[in-house]
Amino acid sequence: MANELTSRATDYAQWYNELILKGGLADYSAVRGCMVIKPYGYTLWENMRDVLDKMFKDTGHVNAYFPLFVPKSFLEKEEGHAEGFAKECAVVTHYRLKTDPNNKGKLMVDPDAKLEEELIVRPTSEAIIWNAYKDWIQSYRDLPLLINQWANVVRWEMRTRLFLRTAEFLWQEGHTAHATAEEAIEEAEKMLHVYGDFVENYMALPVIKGIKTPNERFAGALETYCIEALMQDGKALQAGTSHFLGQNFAKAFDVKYLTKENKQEFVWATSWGVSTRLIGALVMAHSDDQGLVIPPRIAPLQVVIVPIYKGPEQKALVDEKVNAIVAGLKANGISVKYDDSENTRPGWKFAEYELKGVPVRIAIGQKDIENGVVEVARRDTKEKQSVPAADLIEHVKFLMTDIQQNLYNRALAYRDSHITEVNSWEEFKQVLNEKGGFIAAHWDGTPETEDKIKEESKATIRCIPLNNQPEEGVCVFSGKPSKQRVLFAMAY
RNA sequence: CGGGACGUAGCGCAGCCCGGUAGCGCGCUUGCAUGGGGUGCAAGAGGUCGCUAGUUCGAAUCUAGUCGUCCCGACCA
Repeated sequence: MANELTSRATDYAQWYNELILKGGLADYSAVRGCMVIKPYGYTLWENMRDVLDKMFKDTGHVNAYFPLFVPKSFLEKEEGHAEGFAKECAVVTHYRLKTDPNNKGKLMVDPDAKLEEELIVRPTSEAIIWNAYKDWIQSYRDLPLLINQWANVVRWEMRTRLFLRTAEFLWQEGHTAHATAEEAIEEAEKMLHVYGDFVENYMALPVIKGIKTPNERFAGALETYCIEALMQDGKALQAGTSHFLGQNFAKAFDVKYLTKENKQEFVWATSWGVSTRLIGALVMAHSDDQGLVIPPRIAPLQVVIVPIYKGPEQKALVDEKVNAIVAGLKANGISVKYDDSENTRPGWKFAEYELKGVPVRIAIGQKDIENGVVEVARRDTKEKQSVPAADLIEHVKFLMTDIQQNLYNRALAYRDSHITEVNSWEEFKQVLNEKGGFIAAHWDGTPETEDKIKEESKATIRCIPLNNQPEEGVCVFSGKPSKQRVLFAMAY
């Protein structure tokens, strides 16, 4: 057993890391906190990106690209924004190296090449984008401006974790400008629903849509909407955010437009983003002790075929059958790999593709050909069954939707059984420590109480759900009156 | 930024206490057999022991320093 995995029960964090590394999604790099996304992981990201990109375009957005560097003075302009990101910025101070005269063969920063103004490697692009929008927006006719960017950003995190929090990560950031507050709010909510649809329908991961408390808001936002998902260890993970930025950035960058009535008004803004962190969510939500489990709709590889044979004659026979299957699956838009490599045997391949989370595995050998069947194994339940060769394509098509649905149902059942209503502080701490998951509890609405709860329990308010029902009650911590329950959890 | 580990072959590790020509497993190469759940046998290739300085006839091993990475916490997508 070359690839024995740590089980979830033994060490959840280590299990997660091993899955990423051994499953071939990513690797540590030579740069602290930065990872190499390997082809298998990058294909997964491409699949996710392609779906999202289409969803953005279907809702009227277009893509553009803005600079990697943000002049320091731009970042300063929106105060809350600057404060939020200042502590984790990579800063470019020089533009040239030279050979070190005192240390042969070594390079040094050329002190004569100091930049007049430091450039910040973007931690997010509001500043550089709003500086551009200033010139793009003159009239109400220029609005709304609906732009998305696919990019990398850098946040110099103190502690990093593969996919969940890396110093550099890939994401998309939408930045829109609107004539009215109502329209901007509508946009922020619309994109939250796009994210929710994507995560639920493609990643098979149920989410709770809600708004953040002021404490947890994005730096510079008036309202932050979020989707929250629950991982198998009972911790919550923020899977995406959408912000109503008010006129903060318009005022900071002096972006005004003329109304029909010929009056100058500041524009209203939103921004929204999801990142490669979603891959971390995917891994933690569905995978098991045998390896990754990837939903068919975004899987880098949907079907793998393993031949079983003795000698070249049988191989030729199997090849012939497999080639027809491969053509049939491809014709139906299903990605498939025929792994007839000689260097590993069938058993090894079975284990390997389970580790990589390929949704469906087909094995075909002499016995199957004689019986007119193929062996089909599904990754989610690990069930194996013999399927008549004639029905194979239809059966695989069925499995693609059935596995997708099963993964969603499984995650939903887990999530729903881990939302616990509590009515006292004792109960709160007990559920948090013994069961985990979301805790629905009354909160008095003050940041002070929120902070104290966090201090004492390490739980944070993940969100105030959008579909919340009003309910009279008293805060579990302070005993003060409350009008609704909010969701607490330990979070990534 | 606090705490804890670790840097020796592509990967995982032993050797270090007690200094004396660098080893094991996996992987890799070649061949033969094998092939329905991580294959067996045989022969090979592969390492400035993180870096620097010191002690010593001699350092992977002792001393000092330094760099880096990972894990756990606080902060964050």
